[in-house]
Amino acid sequence: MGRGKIVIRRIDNSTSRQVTFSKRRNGLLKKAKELAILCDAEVGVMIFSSTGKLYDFASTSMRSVIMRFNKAKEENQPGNPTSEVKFWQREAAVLRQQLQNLQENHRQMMGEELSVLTIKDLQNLESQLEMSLHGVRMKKDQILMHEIEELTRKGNLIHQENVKLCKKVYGTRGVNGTNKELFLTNGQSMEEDPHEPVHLQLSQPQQQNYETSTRATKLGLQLH
Amino acid sequence: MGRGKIVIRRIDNSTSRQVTFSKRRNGLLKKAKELAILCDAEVGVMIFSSTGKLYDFASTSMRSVIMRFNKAKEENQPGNPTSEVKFWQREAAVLRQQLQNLQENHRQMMGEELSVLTIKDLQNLESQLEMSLHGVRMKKDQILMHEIEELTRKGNLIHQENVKLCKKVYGTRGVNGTNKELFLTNGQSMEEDPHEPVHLQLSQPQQQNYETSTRATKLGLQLH
DNA sequence: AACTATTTATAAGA
DNA sequence: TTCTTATAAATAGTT
Repeated sequence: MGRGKIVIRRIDNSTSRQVTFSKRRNGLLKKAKELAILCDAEVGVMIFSSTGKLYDFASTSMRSVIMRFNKAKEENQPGNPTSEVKFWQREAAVLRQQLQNLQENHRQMMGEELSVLTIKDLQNLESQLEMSLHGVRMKKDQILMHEIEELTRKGNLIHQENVKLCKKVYGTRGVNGTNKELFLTNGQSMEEDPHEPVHLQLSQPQQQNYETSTRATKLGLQLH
Repeated sequence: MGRGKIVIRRIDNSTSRQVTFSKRRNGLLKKAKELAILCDAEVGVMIFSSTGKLYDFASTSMRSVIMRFNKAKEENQPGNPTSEVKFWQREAAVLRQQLQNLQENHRQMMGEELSVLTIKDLQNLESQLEMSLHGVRMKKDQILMHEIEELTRKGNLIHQENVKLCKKVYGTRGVNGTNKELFLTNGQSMEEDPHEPVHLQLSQPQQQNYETSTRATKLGLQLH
């Protein structure tokens, strides 16, 4: 329900994932409230963003909802300390295993630990790397092209400005003077002009996430 | 969103309240699923109908969601042995963070989520992928070369064996008979020889780890 | 359970 | 984040 149809799969772009999260989270909470009121139901909703922030709604109280849930499921109380410890232990174990799997995979994608792979594995890995490389190059070229366009545009603006200024400064003294070449060069002399009117600078695309800049060194993860 | 606008207040008519409950309940659960998938969020929804029936959804498990909720609310009962729980919670948090970092990195190595990267990042990624690709190809070639060597060696062995056998069978009847060409061909006729003495088979190098064969599909990791 | 006229949610773009 | 708007999706009332 928007400008375009979307498929339900993780949104890659982090910004639009965040925006969508914000919108849909509100939508979900609103709907939960409406359902509770319209239909006289007891409703509880808990949402954790990917950054770990909690958003929740309970028509009565979450405590009540959870108690009722536990009762309905005939499970042990989540407040039970023993089971809680066990839960977190299991959680940690699962996460550790996932991390280990992913780490092995990552090493292989980095061209390490290849000895354990079969020819088939290596072929799959090779074509995956080729695809990734292709994608990365596309993206890079795209950004560079965009930057060139920007620069060209700004350069033209500066040039126009320059022409105007030259006309103002020298135009009254006669057009066919000694300054004619100033109108044509758009090069080195530019930076030395103290009257440069347009602020020329690269439009640093996506500088927001600092972490990934240190991608090569950051991932020294350790399993405990 | 229907034939007419409604105000959000308890629906008096019991039948239409029931019908609306059924429709909106499904809607809410669907939306919860979509939010979890689209935005990589952990979502839990619990709904009790006015008749007391439970309907629920959890993107991971309700247990996990409730645990996380309790942790976020930090409203643990005073007097429970929290230190152990806290230890494991911290452990899980650290692991989750590491997994998330590695996952982001992995996605980028798979050519996804490139929008957040700067030109510099992309260049680093590109050269990393090139290096990996080079390493993988080296390894693959190495294995293939080795296999070819093996095959050649075994082929030669077979051929020698064959020559010996031929000599035994036909050698006494005269060397310059009609079977001369058998000594020279080392091709298709080979496999049809029922007396083939050397066991010819590929030396499947490193077949031990099964997991990595399913590398493309295995890594559907989820963060709880 | 279907249908469908409307309302509502929201994707995309500023 | 918030606004706008075109469009997709949900659903209220009806059959």
